[in-house]
Amino acid sequence: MGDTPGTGTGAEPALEEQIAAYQREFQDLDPQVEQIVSALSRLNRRMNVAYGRQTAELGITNADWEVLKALVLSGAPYRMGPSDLAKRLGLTPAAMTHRIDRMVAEGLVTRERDESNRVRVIVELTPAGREKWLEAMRLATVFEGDLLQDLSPAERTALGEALIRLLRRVEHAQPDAGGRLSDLD
Amino acid sequence: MGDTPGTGTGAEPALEEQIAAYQREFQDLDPQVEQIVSALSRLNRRMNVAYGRQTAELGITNADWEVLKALVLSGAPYRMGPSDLAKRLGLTPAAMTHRIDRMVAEGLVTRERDESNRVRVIVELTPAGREKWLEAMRLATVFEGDLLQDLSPAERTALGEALIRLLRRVEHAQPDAGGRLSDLD
DNA sequence: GATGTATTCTTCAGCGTCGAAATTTAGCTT
DNA sequence: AAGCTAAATTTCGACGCTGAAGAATACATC
Repeated sequence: MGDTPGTGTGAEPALEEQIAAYQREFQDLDPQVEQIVSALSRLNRRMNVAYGRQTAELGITNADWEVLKALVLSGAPYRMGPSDLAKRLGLTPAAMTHRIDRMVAEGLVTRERDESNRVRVIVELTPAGREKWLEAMRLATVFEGDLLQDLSPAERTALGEALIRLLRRVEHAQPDAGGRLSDLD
Repeated sequence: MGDTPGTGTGAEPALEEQIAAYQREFQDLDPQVEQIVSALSRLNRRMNVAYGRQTAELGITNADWEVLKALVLSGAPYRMGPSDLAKRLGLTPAAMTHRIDRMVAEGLVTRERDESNRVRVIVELTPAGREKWLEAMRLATVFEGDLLQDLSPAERTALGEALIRLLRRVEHAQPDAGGRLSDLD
């Protein structure tokens, strides 16, 4: 009945067990590196689950939330073309068409042709869409504050610093290459 | 023609710009918290792109790689049932059926019925599958070492420590609740 | 001003995933 | 041993995304 944590084939092993397994199966492994990488991945995953729950509470999907974010962060008057949105979110214009369809139906955005250039379409945030984003941000900031609660100001600074250094390194090493990037921050 | 980084609606703004946009649109925001969270998300995304390129080089998909990882980390004799694999990878048994179909066709795993309990199916890593995993690990560890290259041993320790602390916090706050977890480390 | 090319968006077919129903086998009860 | 319940896997229908083809508009060149 009880979970046998040591040998259980079920859900997720503790991080330490997993690293031990890596070392067992792959000799030239720096456990410290693996610890950092695995923790990063796992942490991100858990955070996405948490965000997903929060957006669900608000009656929207994570996909909706991403579009709202992109529009809000673009600044007033909160307008973008579908293909700009697609680039920003890391998906194809085809997918954006459908997302926008749905979000128009939900009243989060409007879609209209650009009269000055009728090939273009303008997606604009509605007040209701903006309000949804604000609600989501309120939930998210509470969660994020809670997440970092155990870290002192000095530790937060050090963590932010270290992450930015890693980010620079990976961005330097990857000259974009047109790869799809999925999610946004 | 040139990217106008300040106002460009294109791909991704620099992290600092994005945080400035957040502060502009949402007053009660701790920029330090947002920096950490955004850097985490962005870093993870870039890393996944990098892993995707590496697996593509080896002629497999990231989905294949995840299954190989789960099997290898389960330890010799590298066998698991489809539903255990599904739990471990955070997807439904239905999806596992199709993944296994593909991977059997690629020669990475075998599928056979368990003779002692004929409801069960046993998915077993082939030597070729194990070799693929090793190749992927070799590429991954090079990349990961490179990623952390700028951090001193003390900084690495501090980073790992901090990440684990965050992880504990988020795991404590989320009593699982059956949420699908997608990717693994 | 007509034609050709580029740009933007939408439509279409294919694939992977999910949720639920169906199928097969095991174990228990009477 | 016949039937009931539970467990593991596969099948089926729906949805979102991708890549490629199609449609509509703008811009340049002749």
